[in-house]
Amino acid sequence: MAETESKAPSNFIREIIDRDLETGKNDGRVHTRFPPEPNGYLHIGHAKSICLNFGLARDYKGKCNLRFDDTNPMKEEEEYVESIKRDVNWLGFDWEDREFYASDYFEQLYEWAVKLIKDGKAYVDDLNAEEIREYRGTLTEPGKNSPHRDRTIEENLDLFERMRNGEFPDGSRVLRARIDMASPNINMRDPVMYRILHARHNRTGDKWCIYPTYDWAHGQSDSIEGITHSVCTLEFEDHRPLYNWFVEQLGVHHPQQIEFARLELSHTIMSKRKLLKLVQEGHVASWDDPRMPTISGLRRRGYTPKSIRDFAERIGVAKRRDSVVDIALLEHCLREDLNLRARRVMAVLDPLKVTIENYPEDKVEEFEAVNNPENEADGTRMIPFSREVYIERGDFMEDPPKKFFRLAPGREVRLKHAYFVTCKEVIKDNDGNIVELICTYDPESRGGTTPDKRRVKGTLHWVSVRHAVEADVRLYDHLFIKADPNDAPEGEDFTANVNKESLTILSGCRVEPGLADATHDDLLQFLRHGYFCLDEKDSTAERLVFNRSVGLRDTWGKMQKKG
RNA sequence: UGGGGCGUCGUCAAGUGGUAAGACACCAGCCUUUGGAGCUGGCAUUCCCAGGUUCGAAUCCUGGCGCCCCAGCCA
Repeated sequence: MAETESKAPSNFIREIIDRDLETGKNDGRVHTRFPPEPNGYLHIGHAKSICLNFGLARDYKGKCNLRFDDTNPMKEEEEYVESIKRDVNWLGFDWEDREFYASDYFEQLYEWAVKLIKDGKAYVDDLNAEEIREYRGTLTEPGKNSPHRDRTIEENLDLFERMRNGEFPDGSRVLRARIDMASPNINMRDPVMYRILHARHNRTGDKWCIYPTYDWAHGQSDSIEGITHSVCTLEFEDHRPLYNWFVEQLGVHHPQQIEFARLELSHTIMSKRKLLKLVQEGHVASWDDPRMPTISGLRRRGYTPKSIRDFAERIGVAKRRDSVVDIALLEHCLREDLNLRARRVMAVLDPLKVTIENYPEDKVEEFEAVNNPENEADGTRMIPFSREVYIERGDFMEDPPKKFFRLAPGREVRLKHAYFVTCKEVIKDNDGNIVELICTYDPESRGGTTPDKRRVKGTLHWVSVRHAVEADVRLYDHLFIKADPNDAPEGEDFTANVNKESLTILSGCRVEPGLADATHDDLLQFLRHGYFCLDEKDSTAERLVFNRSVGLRDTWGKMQKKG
């Protein structure tokens, strides 16, 4: 059973499926679906659902459909279906030929609605939205029957057909299921099945002016597609009795709805409405801003599909509602993947010139550098060295504290892959700013080791002044300053917690020459800094732009913070 | 106050009556031509609380407490 090569951990949904398989339910089939509404971009929370549904299908040798829940023409756009397809694909999942739309089933849904009317289980109501709300009752009081609840079947049939034919204005009538206005479950108090909406649908055009609601469309779409396990989020738990009621009244295939807790991540938000607000108010540049938790934002940031799938697996699936996953786990998954695969390169983000006074003026040497110590197969490359190099400004201190292992006056360090150098002199401008360091090198240390085996505490990355390529680098940090962005001061909302320093733009950075022809697909580690990728939108041949996907673990930085 | 859920380490999360997995985070040490990676060790005598059943309970029973969701012609 289920050779789960991914070794996905057990969870309550898998237990349900295991049990169903044992009892022979659904003829041993497992068929799931990912049902996004094409009204926005996908985010990491959707990724959890995608990995869950497609992962279940994969592990149980079943199938997973991609179905667009396009029942509300007022909100949905073609642009979103394209981005959703791209994102699901990018994450590594394939729905093969099973790309479906709830709108494909509008005719069938209509016929089924007619059947319910004929069975006395649905009726046309003339109450308006406000009246329906009043009649619905409250959480503690039962509702009242609509005065139109007991119309004859003939009248209902006639009215419903005329609704379809466009004889009535928007909002004037609805078709409702005839269940129980006194039900303690509000969803069962004669829920609306169809509303009149004279709106053009991006797939059915003007064919329809009545559109099914979620409750009426979703379960039946599942049924039509032969879905066995309809996995959705917790807020639909209360809808399950209704989901079941419809398929039972119709006597059609009955998928099982199972609810799990949606993903919440610390230091960010998942609500489409709030993400939209971030874009509209300019807190971020766009939906695919690398700080956004959208799939497109993560992609642009440099996240790999593999790291996201790994993350989705590690967080598990459960019903605890208020669970918030620490964003550090997502970052860990990325580092773990990139550590194994990223090419190591040298990039100096804040350059400080170093002149090696005893190195010949015009000499240029090339050193062989390992591309990835984690994977020998990635080979080596040659990097040029000369008398003038840039090092990181932060790698030098005139008056270093105790545990500072880097360069300081009189101190010797190693330039990675090259030579040991010793700081001889500090040159400052009139304002006292350090503008250059004069060092000497030890010719014996070529390659980074000396015959006398002497050791140095620090190893610095560097780049040859005359060979370096200039670049812009964007450093990203958490979008919100607080783990819970909604924890805002009185009278303010989550935008008050936006991290003003979530983006730092560095220009005049210097990177090794080989990076001139990097592409967005290159997985890079800037030595001692972190993992970076070329920005797919803004980088050009004239001006390279790199995004920091995630920093390296920084124990030195941590020590400094602690003082 | 109606209905539906959930409460196990700082954070996710296994556990399904036999004596608290794992991961992230954190701490300590080793190692290191990335203060990266890797390695080693530490990290819930206790599972929301209180009773009860049992030789034995996070798991069963009873009663509390806390948190979340539902009153769209959104999904």
